[in-house]
Amino acid sequence: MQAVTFLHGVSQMRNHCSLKQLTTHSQMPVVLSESATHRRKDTVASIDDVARHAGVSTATVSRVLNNKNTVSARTTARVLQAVTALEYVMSSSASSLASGRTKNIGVVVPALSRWYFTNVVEGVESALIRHGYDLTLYSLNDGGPARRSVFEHFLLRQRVDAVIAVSLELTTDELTRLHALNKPLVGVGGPLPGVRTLSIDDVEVSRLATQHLIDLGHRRIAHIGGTDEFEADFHLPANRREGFESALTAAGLPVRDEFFGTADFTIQGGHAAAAKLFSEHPPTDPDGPTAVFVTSDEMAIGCLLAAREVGLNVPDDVSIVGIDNHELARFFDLTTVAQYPRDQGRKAVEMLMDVLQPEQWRHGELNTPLDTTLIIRGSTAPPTTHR
Amino acid sequence: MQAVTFLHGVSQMRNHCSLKQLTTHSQMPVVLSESATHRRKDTVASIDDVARHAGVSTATVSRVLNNKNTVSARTTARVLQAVTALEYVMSSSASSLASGRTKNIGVVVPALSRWYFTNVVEGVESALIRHGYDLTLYSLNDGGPARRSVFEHFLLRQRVDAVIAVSLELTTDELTRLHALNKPLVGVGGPLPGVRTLSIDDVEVSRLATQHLIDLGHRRIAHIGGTDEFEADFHLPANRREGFESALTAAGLPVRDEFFGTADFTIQGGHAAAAKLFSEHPPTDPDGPTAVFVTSDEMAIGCLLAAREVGLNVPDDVSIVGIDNHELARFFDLTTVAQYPRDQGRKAVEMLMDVLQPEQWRHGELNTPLDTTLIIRGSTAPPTTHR
DNA sequence: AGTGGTTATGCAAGCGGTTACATTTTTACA
DNA sequence: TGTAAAAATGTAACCGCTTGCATAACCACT
Repeated sequence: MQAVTFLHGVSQMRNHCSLKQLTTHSQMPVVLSESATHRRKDTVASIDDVARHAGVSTATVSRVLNNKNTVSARTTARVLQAVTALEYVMSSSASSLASGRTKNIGVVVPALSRWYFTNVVEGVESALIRHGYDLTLYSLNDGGPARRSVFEHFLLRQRVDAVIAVSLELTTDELTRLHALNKPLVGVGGPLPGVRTLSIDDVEVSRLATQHLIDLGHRRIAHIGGTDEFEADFHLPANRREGFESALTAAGLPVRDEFFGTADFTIQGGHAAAAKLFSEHPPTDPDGPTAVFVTSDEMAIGCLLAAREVGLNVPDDVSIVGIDNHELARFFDLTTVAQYPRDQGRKAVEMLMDVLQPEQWRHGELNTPLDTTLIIRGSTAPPTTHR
Repeated sequence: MQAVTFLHGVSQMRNHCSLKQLTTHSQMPVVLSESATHRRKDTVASIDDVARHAGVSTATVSRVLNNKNTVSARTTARVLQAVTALEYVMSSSASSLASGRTKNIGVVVPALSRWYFTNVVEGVESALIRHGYDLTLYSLNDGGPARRSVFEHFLLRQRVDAVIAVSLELTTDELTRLHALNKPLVGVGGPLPGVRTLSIDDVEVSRLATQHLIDLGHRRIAHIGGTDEFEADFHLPANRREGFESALTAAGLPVRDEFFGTADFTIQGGHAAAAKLFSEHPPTDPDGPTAVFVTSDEMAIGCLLAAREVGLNVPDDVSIVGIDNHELARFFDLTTVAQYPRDQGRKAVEMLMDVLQPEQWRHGELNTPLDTTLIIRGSTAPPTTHR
């Protein structure tokens, strides 16, 4: 009660509150949890309260709340009115315990701070909330102990109805456990053996990007690929390299190892790899690369900056193509093969919903390929002829 | 193929309908019903199984599992051994229902894709998992309907023990609800009236950055501030501007409105704002700005790129200072005031633990100021004297 | 009105833990 | 060795909801 009063009082000064003012109030005994112990009496309304208020049984209330359309319109209305009147909200733990459904999805990512992961998670989050599900996030930042503990402890606590694994190569053991617990699993970003997944065709994407350079007339093309910093992103770097090389080979071009570098998917990393490449094999050399296919936009941007630094003109001296269509790709006028991680997240959720809501069952492919689009911007052009 | 099997979410024996459903799908390539039926025999162990196996009561098992140190060493050992033997994992819903604690924290962010938020969440996540808590993520990407639904529906479903709000200005109503439900709340990134918060002192940080420029001898300093794209990031832009202006004023320098621009915290935004500034007031003009204080590193990088584009040399023609110490700041050799969002997330969790585990109660300040550090790199230097 | 088939609702047994309180076992000490 | 206090364990009443099954109400048609 007091606290509410206090909050009202504060709300008045909300607009001109400053640090100073707050510290003045720091003695105020406003501690939410303190009242926790006292407050046992006026707990939140339970389903019984609603039932009583509406003059029906709890079973009926439950049915209304779960949209079992087996309740008459009149009763439904009365129940809903009671719900509103009492500001009733269901206890999800009670509901989960009784029904075995948690309405909660576990999302496991190798890290949060990489563009791709962030965007997938955003897509997943918004789709889940639309479906009435919550998202419990597990970020395996270090790959080691955290990962173990996630799988050994958390996912198994019956906290989630299903799992979405982003760019993660699960071990057989981990798969087995999930399987044993009957948790559906959807993977995003790379096929996982025996698991429903959603992924772009990395080989094809690379081929596309490389082919674009070949089509422009490039004959000496370098590649900056990815490293697997998270021990998670399995075959991605390899697949992309494969696509690159197969495009070269198909065009009758040699694969030259000295034109290959790797980096960690960051701008800095791309910069370093490109700097090395350009210093060892300057594009201005008669035999130097006239184009670089970089396996992510961020690295491509680093590459672009490195090029600028050594006085290379993009695309005149060297063409650069990336993958992702990162927000910055447009800014840097970078040609790229777009993928749409937000959509991927969304689709993963739809896939899961198909599984979790059997009525709407739809037997899909094990692996669903995803859209990609070549977006041609100003960082690629035919090689200059005067060389 | 096995994978298909376990995609069928028949989590409980009683869920007959699902089973039936499954068998009707005869086109399914897998002998699903059999394996599923078999497996259902060994339904996950419950606390009773453990109790029986260990020859104790469920109460004792529960006590062991919850570290109530009231169980003898020998019994504890026996119980733990039974837990291992049966691969027992507690049902969190049952536990929550009975105890009223969910071991789950709700984290609300305006979006995931901005550096600051991402890092705070990472910090929170890793700290929570260390404390045995899960993190349920709510991303208010659009600020509108999603936000409403989060507060109206999800947070209230007794799904979380507490809430961490990142850079979010909650309404009085939202605060009241949380309070009514007795959910402790910690805010990160800006003081919130009447709420425990963790934030850097934006005014001071700005003053520091600006003062650095003044100390270097700059007299005409521009400022690129932030816009409040998420309708969430309350007073941050204003506070930073205030710090900027107060530093100027304290140094006896005029505040010039034409030297002020805003952007949306992105590189692109910073670039656009800087391009405009530099075209209207070229640093090479006798009366142009010799330095720019930019309110985030990403924007500062945009500013730096804009400067390069118009042929300005940084720092000779124009000094640039940012805030954050973003990973790229180092790469671009950007002077900045560092803040540590990962740590901020971690600290928010510690704060929450203090509240949630009363025995360790420690009555702290309402708002805890956070560390910042001026990191001087190559993007700032004394103004060139020849002007 | 009687009858069989729907449709709507209620009953009550769980779901799997937690914990106040009761009871038994140990420990400490005269 | 006896006994009170402390420590360890057991008993059982919840926690708040879901759902199979039973029952009641309704609805055409004979």
